[in-house]
Amino acid sequence: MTPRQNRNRDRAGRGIPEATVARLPVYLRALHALQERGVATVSSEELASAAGVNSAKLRKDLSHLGSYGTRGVGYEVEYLVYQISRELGLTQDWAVAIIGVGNLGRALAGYGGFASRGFRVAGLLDADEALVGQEIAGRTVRHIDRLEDVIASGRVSIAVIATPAHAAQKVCDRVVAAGVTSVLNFAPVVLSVPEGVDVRKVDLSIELQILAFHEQRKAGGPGDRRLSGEGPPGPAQYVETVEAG
Amino acid sequence: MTPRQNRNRDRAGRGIPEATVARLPVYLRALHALQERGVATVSSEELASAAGVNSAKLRKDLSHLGSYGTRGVGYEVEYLVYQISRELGLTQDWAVAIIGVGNLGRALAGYGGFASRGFRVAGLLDADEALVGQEIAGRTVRHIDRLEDVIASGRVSIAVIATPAHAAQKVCDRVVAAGVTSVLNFAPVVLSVPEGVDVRKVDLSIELQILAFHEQRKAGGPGDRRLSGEGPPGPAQYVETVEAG
DNA sequence: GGATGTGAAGCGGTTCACAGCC
DNA sequence: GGCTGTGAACCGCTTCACATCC
Repeated sequence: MTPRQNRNRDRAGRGIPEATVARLPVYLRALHALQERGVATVSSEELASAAGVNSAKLRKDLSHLGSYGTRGVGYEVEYLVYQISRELGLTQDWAVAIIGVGNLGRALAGYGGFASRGFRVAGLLDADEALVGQEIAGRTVRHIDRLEDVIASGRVSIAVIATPAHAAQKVCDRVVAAGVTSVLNFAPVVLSVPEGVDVRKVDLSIELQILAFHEQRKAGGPGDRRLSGEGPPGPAQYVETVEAG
Repeated sequence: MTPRQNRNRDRAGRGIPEATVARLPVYLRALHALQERGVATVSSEELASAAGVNSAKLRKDLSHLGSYGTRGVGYEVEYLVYQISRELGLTQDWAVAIIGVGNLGRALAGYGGFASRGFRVAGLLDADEALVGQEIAGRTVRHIDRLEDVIASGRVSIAVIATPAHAAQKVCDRVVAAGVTSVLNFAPVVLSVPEGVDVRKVDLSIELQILAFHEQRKAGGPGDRRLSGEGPPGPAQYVETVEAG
């Protein structure tokens, strides 16, 4: 039975767990900081602490890339930087197009983290004629009509969507049709894309709502059990005992 | 032994899984869209599709809040909106302070998603004297010296850190000392906070790097196994079998 | 001795598949 | 008949604990 035997192929390539991939950039950043401080070697304990994870996780993560440490010693910072960079694909340049040059798009265009490590802003595009021609972070804003043109000539493979929500899906369809296979979406909508295209979402409002949930619990909201003894009025919560007692 | 018996208390309150909490805002947004279109009732299948998840997951998520659906029918949109809002703590107002009014802080201050649902910008702060006094998104920028003041008088419980990396930890320490227990961090650093304070991180550069990793695999990078036998050029996508087929 | 690398156990989350109810 | 709600199986990630190697 088990009709999804072939599911394993989903974790493609070398099979680095997605959770590990998501942490590699954090390790890389910590390593760069160590490098700047002139540190040549680092233990899993130290690096883990700098990255905000525990050392077992760090070691397991790194073990997926290969055996780049030395037992009894630690990891050579420079070597590890190179290996992680290579694994993440940062040893080559990636051309990025930013679509939507409102406040957010502008912030992105000026963000140092883009230019610094392997990412090149190959185009800023907007539908607003008033913005077209303006120079932002050293690049001239072009009209959205030229989207396909910019993607093709700039060999753009990553599109950053920073448009209003209502425009995002249309823009997404266009960049995908033009050959882009990775999208970073800042618009508060669920984008639908064909198989093979990766979308990552950054959503400020969602993050805030998650924080609000936890904050509410701390403060005695509907999910909070701390007050279950007494009987304040309001949205009469349905009580469920939790072992926390 | 097992010295982490009390770890269970970490998943506090009613015990809604963290993964579920992270999806509730997405459902909420989809429900609002349905509401605007005048839809009164929705099935798990429809709502799931609008939210970009599968229906089993959606049903299990909602079941953690209670039995708010009707078998054979679906969920009443308005009722579900209320229940999720209440669970997330959006039926009350949350005061937010934004620290750092560069491009990003400005984008955040002007972001509609803040004001719209339960979040009120109670303060914009910056260390740059040139910015202090300026009006942004209808609010006057105040000097960072007044941070504690603003937090106390505005009853701020959520701080958004949009400062340069080097300033973030110091700002974080100050907002925590002033009583803030939820932090949304946009600065590319790992913040350390005392027990009981929640930090969520939004990191553009990390998202891009994750995309680059996958992009590289598609294109035949070091993690790519597809070409190990032969060598066709081009972005010959790595095929992923999906049971739907 | 000391730190890495890794089987094995543990845990949370996802998916299946169907019982339960309208 | 149709759709929700949910136990059970499954899966991947985390953590432990220690064998392994410098």
